Parts: sequence; C-alpha cells; structure tokens
Amino acid sequence: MKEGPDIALLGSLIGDPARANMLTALMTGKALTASELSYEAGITLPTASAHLKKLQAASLISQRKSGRHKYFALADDEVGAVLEAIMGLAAKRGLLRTRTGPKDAALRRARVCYNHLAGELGVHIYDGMIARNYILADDDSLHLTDNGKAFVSGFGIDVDRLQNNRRPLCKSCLDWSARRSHLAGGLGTALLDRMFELGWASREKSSRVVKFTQQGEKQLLEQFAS
Amino acid sequence: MKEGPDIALLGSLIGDPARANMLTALMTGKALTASELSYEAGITLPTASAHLKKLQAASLISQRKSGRHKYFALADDEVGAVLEAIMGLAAKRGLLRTRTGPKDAALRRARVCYNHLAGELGVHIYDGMIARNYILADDDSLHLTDNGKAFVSGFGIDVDRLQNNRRPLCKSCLDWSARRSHLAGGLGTALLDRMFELGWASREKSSRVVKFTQQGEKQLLEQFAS
DNA sequence: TTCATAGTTTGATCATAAACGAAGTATTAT
DNA sequence: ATAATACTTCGTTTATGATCAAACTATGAA
Repeated sequence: MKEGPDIALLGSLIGDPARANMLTALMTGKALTASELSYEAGITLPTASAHLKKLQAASLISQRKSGRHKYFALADDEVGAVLEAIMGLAAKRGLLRTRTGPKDAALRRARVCYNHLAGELGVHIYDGMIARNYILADDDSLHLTDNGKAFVSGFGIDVDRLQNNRRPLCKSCLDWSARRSHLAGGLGTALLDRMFELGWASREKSSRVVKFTQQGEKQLLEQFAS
Repeated sequence: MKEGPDIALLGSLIGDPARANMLTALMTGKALTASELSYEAGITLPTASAHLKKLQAASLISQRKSGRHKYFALADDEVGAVLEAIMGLAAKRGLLRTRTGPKDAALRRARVCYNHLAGELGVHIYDGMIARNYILADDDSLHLTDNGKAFVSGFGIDVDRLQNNRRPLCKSCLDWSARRSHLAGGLGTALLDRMFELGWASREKSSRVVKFTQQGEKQLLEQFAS
C-alpha cells in the first residue's frame, strides 16, 4: 500500500478550488502575477500568496520576479499535460463546472494548452503533419522528418534554433475535448506563436480561447490538410 | 476562469490519502472488496464505505455485488492512465511517499498498470513491437499490423475475439518510472494474461509488482527484442 | 431459528487548512 | 522624502470533511 509516488499530495494541491482556478488560468500559457491569480481564483491576495507558496513547493509552478511584480507560470509542459489529462477525465465523467456556456464551442474549436494549440484545429494540424510524413510517431517520441523540417522552415520557423534547445521538439498531448492527440513541445509552441505573428489568430483576454480570423482558419485548414 | 471541466473535484477525490491508497491498490487491476480496501487504506470499514461512495459518484470506480461481498475496481482504462500520469508527475517532482524501499527496484522493473504490464519490461515489449512493425503508431491511435497479428496469434492470443470487443485494441500508456510508453488496451491486457498463463511471471500479493522467473524474463527479452 | 460476516447509515468528535484583516517588507512613482 | 503598489507574514476565525463507534440491513452459515 505504500508503493510508488505520492499522488495524494498532488491531488490535494489540484483539489482545492482556488488552486485549481489558478492552475486553469495558467493553462493559458501566460505568466500571471500574484494579484491577477488571486482575482482569477476569487480570493484575496494573502490567501493567494499562501496557495502559490504550496504550488511552488511541489514544483508545479515557476516564479520570476520582475520589479515589484512576481510572475507565475506552470513549471513545464508535463504539468500542463497532466492537467489537460485530468480535465479530459473530468469532462468524460460529466463533471463540468458550468452548464455548457457560449464559450464552450469556441474552446473546443481552438484553445491554448499551456503553450501550444489544442482543440479541433490543434488536432487538425497534428493529423495533417502525420499524414504528410512531416512527423513520425516512431518509438515513443515524435520525430520531425526532413520533409517536415523543410515545411516548418517554409512556414517561417527557425528549426535549428529550436533543436538546440534542451526542450523536446515534438511531443504529443492528449486533448480533453477531442480525445485525440495534438502537437506539444517546442515545435508546438513555435507553430502557435508563428500563427499569432501571421495574424491568423489572436488570444481572447483571460481565456484559453484562441480566436481565428476567417482567413486564418482557412489558411490553417489548407496548409495543414491531411 | 470558469472554463472547462471541474478538475478540483477530481483532484480532491484523489487528494485524500485514504482514497489515494485505495485507488493505488486498485491499480493492481484486481477487484477488491470494501473490507480489503479499508485495510489497504488503514481506515475502518464505515469510513471506507463513505469514501467508496464518493469515488463511485464521480464514476472513478465500478462496483459489482457478489453475495454479501461488494467488489470494487477502477471504472476503466482511462482512470488508470490518469493515475499513472499523476504518479509520473509526482515521481519527477520527488514526491515519493517512502524512502526508496526494497520493492522500488522491482516496481521499476515490472509492475501491473491497472491491467497491463508497465515498467522496464513493459517498455521493452512496446519498443520491440514497434521496431518490428507489429504495431504502427499511426495518427493518434495504435494499429496492429498483419505481421503483428500473426505474431500475437502465434503467442497464443485469440486476436479476432479481442477485435470484436468494444474496447480499443492498442493504446499507449505513459510510464511513470521509465517515462516511456508501454502497451495498454485489450492487447496489453491479453499479453500480460498470457504471460501469467505461460508461467513467465506471477503477481506479488497486494502489490503492483510482477515477478518474472529467470526463464520468463529471458523469454520476454528474446521474443520481444527490438 | 440463531449466529456470523459484509457492508451501510447515523451522529458526534476532531483536526486541518482555507480564508481574511492587519501589519510588515520591498520596489517603484511622484 | 512621501506615497502608492505588489506581495508576504502573522494570528484568528471558521467551515469542511475525515474519522469512528454504535446501530442497522442484508446475506450466508450452522
């Protein structure tokens, strides 16, 4: 009965509503200040501070001080992936926090998953890149093929710089709404950033929703078609 | 801030030590009675009963009544996968419940992950089957190739019967110790069962450890070599 | 029938930890 | 300097929920 890692501690950290709200807010990928997080969670600053301390102690979040502000973010991709997985389980069990609101359709369509694109459009990209042999689901990890490298470069991304990074280039991440994989890792982040750069899409304020322009969505569907 | 599914509820369910112990015990894949679970969790029967009711309400476990016994099990593979993912995160953060005990090496080597094989040997099987093109990591899901089907049949598994099942045949599941994928799904279960049948390995009582015989391990390493 | 075992329900107790106000530190703005 | 903002620390209050004993239901055994 005392085997393996302590899931109870992690569970209880995620299990508090205030902390869960903070973590969900951080799933937007943006680094947020303690004040912003306290607002998101609907609690006062002192309470938020205590919560953040606990999350930090478990290395679920990272912090960076900038002047009198303190910015918090998810510690790494894996934390985001696990949160997304838990959301998937919760969604499937019908444990939805609110009745399906107006935002939900948009969330399912395209949203940010910590730092990369999730939702139907995220899955579309993943499927397209697999179908065209840009990505190879070899072994456990994903690999970018030479074809894929050419394509991504043509899309305006500096692949070599990414590869020099310690961060894994390609990773798959399971989608809670579509229940399919989408692309995470350095490349996933770079692709999303580039799409913002190209003006294909923009972020909705304090939300995970990624709003594509009509043109942007058309381009995405074409250029990443299977 | 009120987007998406309610992760706090799931988190708090997993976050209680007693419930976490029960869920961990159920990760052995065996169905356990309420009494057994109360013993595993170190609590009295009434308390356990209350916990099980909550887990049931969230559809994390299933129950089956047999005479005056009530058997509990994890609701499905997805629950097991998420628990394993959380263990992975916890392990990486160094949130280990106990100092690395004698069982830990055995656990890393081979253990049961709900109903299939995990640990180094589980990963070995997965790698071997991928390398030999028995399994194709296509798209999101895994497919069993014709070669693979022949191999598995030769191993003594009735593939057709498995395929008629509603349950997905192949799924990958992330390993918390090896941080690599291993084979889950109907085929994963069937393979493990067959290995027990062949006498390659046996279960350690009330533990996730799968103990391979010297011969069994040798066979496994050879027959599933990359 | 009577007894024993398995599990549930109820009610009371108790500990934990979430919450906030107030006071304290640190950084920036005026 | 003074003030304002951003965050932390401390101490107190409060509510939640985990726990168990005792009583209750249901199934099986003698």
